[in-house]
Amino acid sequence: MHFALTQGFSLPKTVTSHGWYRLPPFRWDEKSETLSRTELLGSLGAVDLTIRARKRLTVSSPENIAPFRDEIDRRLTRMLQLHLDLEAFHKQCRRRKSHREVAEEGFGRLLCATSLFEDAVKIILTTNTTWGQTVRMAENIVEHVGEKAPSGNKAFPSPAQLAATSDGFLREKCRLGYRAPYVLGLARGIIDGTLDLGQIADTEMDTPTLYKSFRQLPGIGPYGSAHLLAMEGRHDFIAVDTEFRSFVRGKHFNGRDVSDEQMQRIYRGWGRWKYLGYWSELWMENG
DNA sequence: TTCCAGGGGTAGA
DNA sequence: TCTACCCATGGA
Repeated sequence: MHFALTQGFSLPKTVTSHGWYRLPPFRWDEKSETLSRTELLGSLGAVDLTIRARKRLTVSSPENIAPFRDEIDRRLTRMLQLHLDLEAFHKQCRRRKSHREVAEEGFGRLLCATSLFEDAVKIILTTNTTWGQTVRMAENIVEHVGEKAPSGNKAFPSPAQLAATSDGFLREKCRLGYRAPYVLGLARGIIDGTLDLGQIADTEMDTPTLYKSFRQLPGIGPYGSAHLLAMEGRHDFIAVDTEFRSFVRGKHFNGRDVSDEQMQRIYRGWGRWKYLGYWSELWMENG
Protein backbone atom coordinates (compact mmCIF):
# COMPACT_ATOMS: atom_id res chain seq x y z
CA MET A 1 0.00 0.00 0.00
CA HIS A 2 1.46 3.34 -1.05
CA PHE A 3 0.81 6.96 -0.12
CA ALA A 4 2.17 10.17 -1.59
CA LEU A 5 4.64 12.19 0.48
CA THR A 6 5.19 15.92 0.73
CA GLN A 7 8.57 17.16 -0.43
CA GLY A 8 11.31 17.21 2.18
CA PHE A 9 9.64 14.62 4.42
CA SER A 10 12.11 12.51 6.37
CA LEU A 11 10.91 9.39 8.21
CA PRO A 12 13.96 9.04 10.50
CA LYS A 13 13.89 12.72 11.47
CA THR A 14 10.17 12.59 12.19
CA VAL A 15 10.41 9.32 14.12
CA THR A 16 13.33 10.43 16.30
CA SER A 17 12.00 13.99 16.78
CA HIS A 18 11.32 13.08 20.43
CA GLY A 19 11.09 10.05 22.69
CA TRP A 20 7.73 8.68 21.49
CA TYR A 21 9.30 6.06 19.21
CA ARG A 22 10.74 4.35 22.29
CA LEU A 23 7.24 3.73 23.65
CA PRO A 24 5.40 0.59 22.54
CA PRO A 25 3.65 -0.31 20.33
CA PHE A 26 6.21 1.66 18.25
CA ARG A 27 9.23 -0.28 17.07
CA TRP A 28 11.95 1.56 15.19
CA ASP A 29 14.79 -0.09 13.28
CA GLU A 30 17.38 2.59 12.71
CA LYS A 31 19.47 0.56 10.24
CA SER A 32 16.68 -0.16 7.78
CA GLU A 33 14.78 3.04 8.68
CA THR A 34 11.67 1.00 9.28
CA LEU A 35 8.91 1.92 11.70
CA SER A 36 6.59 -0.82 12.89
CA ARG A 37 3.44 -0.67 14.95
CA THR A 38 0.69 -3.02 15.92
CA GLU A 39 -2.73 -1.45 15.32
CA LEU A 40 -6.31 -2.37 16.12
CA LEU A 41 -7.90 -2.35 12.70
CA GLY A 42 -11.66 -2.97 12.61
CA SER A 43 -12.65 -6.58 11.99
CA LEU A 44 -8.99 -7.62 11.65
CA GLY A 45 -8.25 -6.93 15.30
CA ALA A 46 -4.57 -6.39 16.11
CA VAL A 47 -2.35 -6.32 13.01
CA ASP A 48 1.30 -5.51 12.44
CA LEU A 49 2.06 -2.58 10.14
CA THR A 50 5.49 -1.86 8.70
CA ILE A 51 6.18 1.62 7.39
CA ARG A 52 8.99 2.73 5.12
CA ALA A 53 9.51 5.98 3.24
CA ARG A 54 11.47 6.51 0.06
CA LYS A 55 9.87 8.62 -2.63
CA ARG A 56 6.53 7.60 -1.20
CA LEU A 57 5.24 6.04 1.97
CA THR A 58 4.91 2.26 1.87
CA VAL A 59 2.84 0.34 4.40
CA SER A 60 2.96 -3.43 4.49
CA SER A 61 1.33 -6.06 6.70
CA PRO A 62 0.99 -9.85 6.90
CA GLU A 63 -2.81 -9.31 6.81
CA ASN A 64 -4.98 -8.04 3.98
CA ILE A 65 -5.23 -4.38 4.96
CA ALA A 66 -6.44 -3.16 1.55
CA PRO A 67 -10.06 -2.62 2.72
CA PHE A 68 -8.77 -0.26 5.43
CA ARG A 69 -6.81 2.04 3.15
CA ASP A 70 -8.70 5.25 4.09
CA GLU A 71 -8.50 4.51 7.80
CA ILE A 72 -4.77 3.76 7.56
CA ASP A 73 -4.28 6.97 5.60
CA ARG A 74 -6.00 8.97 8.37
CA ARG A 75 -3.96 7.32 11.11
CA LEU A 76 -0.60 7.74 9.34
CA THR A 77 -1.39 11.37 8.58
CA ARG A 78 -1.82 12.03 12.29
CA MET A 79 1.10 9.83 13.30
CA LEU A 80 3.62 11.51 10.99
CA GLN A 81 1.92 14.93 10.85
CA LEU A 82 1.82 14.65 7.06
CA HIS A 83 -0.82 17.41 6.87
CA LEU A 84 1.46 19.95 8.57
CA ASP A 85 2.66 22.81 6.37
CA LEU A 86 6.03 23.87 7.82
CA GLU A 87 6.96 26.46 5.18
CA ALA A 88 6.25 29.46 7.43
CA PHE A 89 8.30 27.92 10.26
CA HIS A 90 11.23 27.08 7.99
CA LYS A 91 11.12 30.58 6.55
CA GLN A 92 11.66 31.91 10.09
CA CYS A 93 14.50 29.42 10.57
CA ARG A 94 16.24 30.56 7.39
CA ARG A 95 16.21 34.14 8.69
CA ARG A 96 18.17 33.09 11.79
CA LYS A 97 21.76 31.98 11.45
CA SER A 98 21.30 29.74 14.49
CA HIS A 99 18.39 27.82 12.93
CA ARG A 100 19.33 27.48 9.25
CA GLU A 101 20.13 23.82 9.77
CA VAL A 102 16.55 23.26 10.98
CA ALA A 103 15.14 24.41 7.64
CA GLU A 104 17.76 22.57 5.62
CA GLU A 105 17.07 19.32 7.46
CA GLY A 106 13.31 19.78 7.28
CA PHE A 107 12.84 19.35 11.04
CA GLY A 108 9.43 20.12 12.52
CA ARG A 109 7.22 17.04 12.34
CA LEU A 110 6.75 15.19 15.62
CA LEU A 111 5.96 11.53 15.89
CA CYS A 112 2.47 11.07 17.34
CA ALA A 113 0.33 8.08 18.17
CA THR A 114 -2.39 7.15 15.71
CA SER A 115 -5.02 8.49 18.11
CA LEU A 116 -5.44 11.40 20.51
CA PHE A 117 -6.42 8.90 23.21
CA GLU A 118 -3.08 7.08 23.07
CA ASP A 119 -1.13 10.35 23.09
CA ALA A 120 -3.12 11.67 26.07
CA VAL A 121 -2.50 8.45 28.04
CA LYS A 122 1.21 8.53 27.25
CA ILE A 123 1.49 12.18 28.23
CA ILE A 124 -0.06 11.32 31.61
CA LEU A 125 2.64 8.63 31.90
CA THR A 126 5.40 11.22 31.44
CA THR A 127 4.30 13.45 34.32
CA ASN A 128 6.41 13.72 37.46
CA THR A 129 8.49 10.64 36.74
CA THR A 130 11.65 9.60 34.96
CA TRP A 131 11.68 8.67 31.29
CA GLY A 132 12.69 5.10 32.20
CA GLN A 133 9.58 4.68 34.31
CA THR A 134 7.41 6.18 31.56
CA VAL A 135 8.73 3.55 29.15
CA ARG A 136 8.05 0.81 31.68
CA MET A 137 4.49 1.99 32.34
CA ALA A 138 3.75 2.08 28.59
CA GLU A 139 5.28 -1.39 28.18
CA ASN A 140 3.15 -2.71 31.04
CA ILE A 141 -0.07 -1.26 29.61
CA VAL A 142 0.57 -2.73 26.15
CA GLU A 143 1.71 -6.07 27.59
CA HIS A 144 -1.12 -6.53 30.10
CA VAL A 145 -4.04 -4.84 28.33
CA GLY A 146 -3.14 -4.73 24.62
CA GLU A 147 -4.59 -7.15 22.08
CA LYS A 148 -2.18 -9.65 20.54
CA ALA A 149 -1.53 -9.84 16.79
CA PRO A 150 -0.79 -13.26 15.19
CA SER A 151 2.91 -12.31 15.40
CA GLY A 152 2.69 -11.98 19.16
CA ASN A 153 3.16 -8.21 19.08
CA LYS A 154 0.52 -6.24 20.93
CA ALA A 155 -1.44 -3.09 20.11
CA PHE A 156 -2.10 -0.12 22.35
CA PRO A 157 -5.40 -0.78 24.13
CA SER A 158 -8.58 0.96 23.02
CA PRO A 159 -10.52 3.17 25.46
CA ALA A 160 -12.92 0.27 26.02
CA GLN A 161 -10.11 -2.15 26.81
CA LEU A 162 -8.53 0.25 29.30
CA ALA A 163 -11.92 1.20 30.77
CA ALA A 164 -12.49 -2.47 31.54
CA THR A 165 -9.44 -2.63 33.83
CA SER A 166 -9.42 -1.34 37.41
CA ASP A 167 -7.58 1.20 39.50
CA GLY A 168 -5.86 -1.58 41.47
CA PHE A 169 -4.81 -3.38 38.28
CA LEU A 170 -3.26 -0.26 36.75
CA ARG A 171 -1.42 0.49 39.99
CA GLU A 172 -0.22 -3.01 40.79
CA LYS A 173 0.32 -4.60 37.37
CA CYS A 174 1.17 -1.52 35.30
CA ARG A 175 2.91 0.44 38.08
CA LEU A 176 1.05 3.67 37.23
CA GLY A 177 0.85 4.86 40.83
CA TYR A 178 -1.40 7.90 41.28
CA ARG A 179 -1.71 8.22 37.49
CA ALA A 180 -4.07 5.22 37.44
CA PRO A 181 -7.28 7.16 38.17
CA TYR A 182 -6.40 9.73 35.46
CA VAL A 183 -5.91 7.07 32.78
CA LEU A 184 -8.99 5.20 33.95
CA GLY A 185 -11.01 8.43 34.10
CA LEU A 186 -10.00 9.26 30.54
CA ALA A 187 -10.88 5.80 29.19
CA ARG A 188 -14.15 5.51 31.10
CA GLY A 189 -15.16 9.07 30.24
CA ILE A 190 -14.85 8.24 26.56
CA ILE A 191 -16.86 5.04 26.96
CA ASP A 192 -19.67 6.54 29.03
CA GLY A 193 -19.86 9.59 26.77
CA THR A 194 -18.90 12.26 29.33
CA LEU A 195 -15.68 12.90 27.36
CA ASP A 196 -16.05 13.36 23.61
CA LEU A 197 -12.55 13.52 22.16
CA GLY A 198 -13.95 14.55 18.77
CA GLN A 199 -15.56 17.57 20.40
CA ILE A 200 -12.64 18.29 22.75
CA ALA A 201 -10.16 18.29 19.83
CA ASP A 202 -12.45 20.20 17.45
CA THR A 203 -10.05 21.35 14.73
CA GLU A 204 -12.21 24.42 14.08
CA MET A 205 -11.31 25.88 17.49
CA ASP A 206 -8.71 28.62 17.77
CA THR A 207 -5.59 27.53 19.61
CA PRO A 208 -6.22 29.14 23.06
CA THR A 209 -9.70 27.56 23.11
CA LEU A 210 -8.27 24.19 22.14
CA TYR A 211 -5.65 24.58 24.88
CA LYS A 212 -8.41 25.09 27.47
CA SER A 213 -10.34 22.22 25.98
CA PHE A 214 -7.46 19.77 26.39
CA ARG A 215 -7.04 20.88 29.98
CA GLN A 216 -10.48 19.44 30.77
CA LEU A 217 -9.03 15.97 30.30
CA PRO A 218 -8.12 14.18 33.54
CA GLY A 219 -4.39 14.37 34.30
CA ILE A 220 -3.76 16.92 31.54
CA GLY A 221 -2.50 20.28 32.85
CA PRO A 222 -0.55 23.12 31.19
CA TYR A 223 2.34 20.87 30.15
CA GLY A 224 0.15 18.09 28.81
CA SER A 225 -2.16 20.46 26.99
CA ALA A 226 0.70 22.24 25.22
CA HIS A 227 2.13 18.85 24.27
CA LEU A 228 -1.22 17.71 22.83
CA LEU A 229 -1.49 21.00 20.91
CA ALA A 230 1.91 20.34 19.31
CA MET A 231 0.61 16.95 18.27
CA GLU A 232 -2.28 18.71 16.57
CA GLY A 233 0.32 20.78 14.74
CA ARG A 234 -0.15 23.91 16.85
CA HIS A 235 2.94 25.35 18.47
CA ASP A 236 1.77 28.57 20.14
CA PHE A 237 2.21 27.14 23.65
CA ILE A 238 5.41 25.65 25.04
CA ALA A 239 5.15 22.56 27.22
CA VAL A 240 7.15 23.73 30.22
CA ASP A 241 8.73 20.78 31.98
CA THR A 242 11.96 20.11 33.84
CA GLU A 243 13.71 19.41 30.52
CA PHE A 244 12.64 22.78 29.07
CA ARG A 245 13.75 24.59 32.22
CA SER A 246 17.14 22.94 32.39
CA PHE A 247 17.80 23.39 28.65
CA VAL A 248 16.75 27.04 28.41
CA ARG A 249 18.47 27.96 31.67
CA GLY A 250 21.71 26.48 30.33
CA LYS A 251 21.50 27.82 26.79
CA HIS A 252 20.08 31.30 27.30
CA PHE A 253 20.68 32.26 30.94
CA ASN A 254 24.14 30.93 31.83
CA GLY A 255 22.57 28.49 34.25
CA ARG A 256 20.89 31.27 36.26
CA ASP A 257 17.65 30.50 38.05
CA VAL A 258 14.92 32.45 36.22
CA SER A 259 11.14 32.28 36.11
CA ASP A 260 9.18 30.20 33.60
CA GLU A 261 7.84 33.44 32.11
CA GLN A 262 11.36 34.75 31.45
CA MET A 263 12.31 31.49 29.81
CA GLN A 264 9.24 31.46 27.59
CA ARG A 265 9.90 35.06 26.57
CA ILE A 266 13.01 33.88 24.68
CA TYR A 267 10.70 32.31 22.11
CA ARG A 268 8.17 35.14 21.81
CA GLY A 269 9.60 36.17 18.45
CA TRP A 270 8.60 32.84 16.95
CA GLY A 271 4.90 33.79 16.95
CA ARG A 272 2.83 30.70 16.35
CA TRP A 273 5.97 28.54 16.14
CA LYS A 274 7.25 29.04 19.71
CA TYR A 275 7.31 25.38 20.67
CA LEU A 276 9.13 24.34 17.49
CA GLY A 277 11.55 27.23 18.00
CA TYR A 278 12.54 25.69 21.32
CA TRP A 279 12.19 22.08 20.23
CA SER A 280 14.45 22.57 17.22
CA GLU A 281 17.18 24.00 19.50
CA LEU A 282 16.92 20.92 21.67
CA TRP A 283 17.03 18.74 18.55
CA MET A 284 20.17 20.50 17.22
CA GLU A 285 21.91 20.16 20.57
CA ASN A 286 21.19 16.43 20.74
CA GLY A 287 22.50 15.90 17.24
C1' DT B 1 17.62 8.26 54.21
C1' DT B 2 16.42 11.87 51.18
C1' DC B 3 15.61 13.79 46.84
C1' DC B 4 13.25 14.23 42.62
C1' DA B 5 12.01 13.01 37.69
C1' DG B 6 9.69 15.40 30.39
C1' DG B 7 3.26 17.65 36.50
C1' DG B 8 -1.54 17.84 38.02
C1' DG B 9 -5.38 18.44 41.36
C1' DT B 10 -7.05 20.78 45.19
C1' DA B 11 -7.80 23.85 49.11
C1' DG B 12 -7.21 28.19 50.83
C1' DA B 13 -5.94 32.91 50.29
C1' DT C 1 -5.39 34.03 39.80
C1' DC C 2 -1.63 32.38 42.77
C1' DT C 3 0.62 29.31 46.19
C1' DA C 4 1.51 25.29 49.15
C1' DC C 5 0.90 20.79 49.60
C1' DC C 6 0.06 16.12 48.37
C1' DC C 7 0.27 12.48 45.16
C1' DA C 8 3.00 6.60 43.79
C1' DT C 9 7.05 4.94 41.93
C1' DG C 10 11.86 3.76 41.77
C1' DG C 11 16.66 5.19 40.67
C1' DA C 12 20.52 8.05 42.32
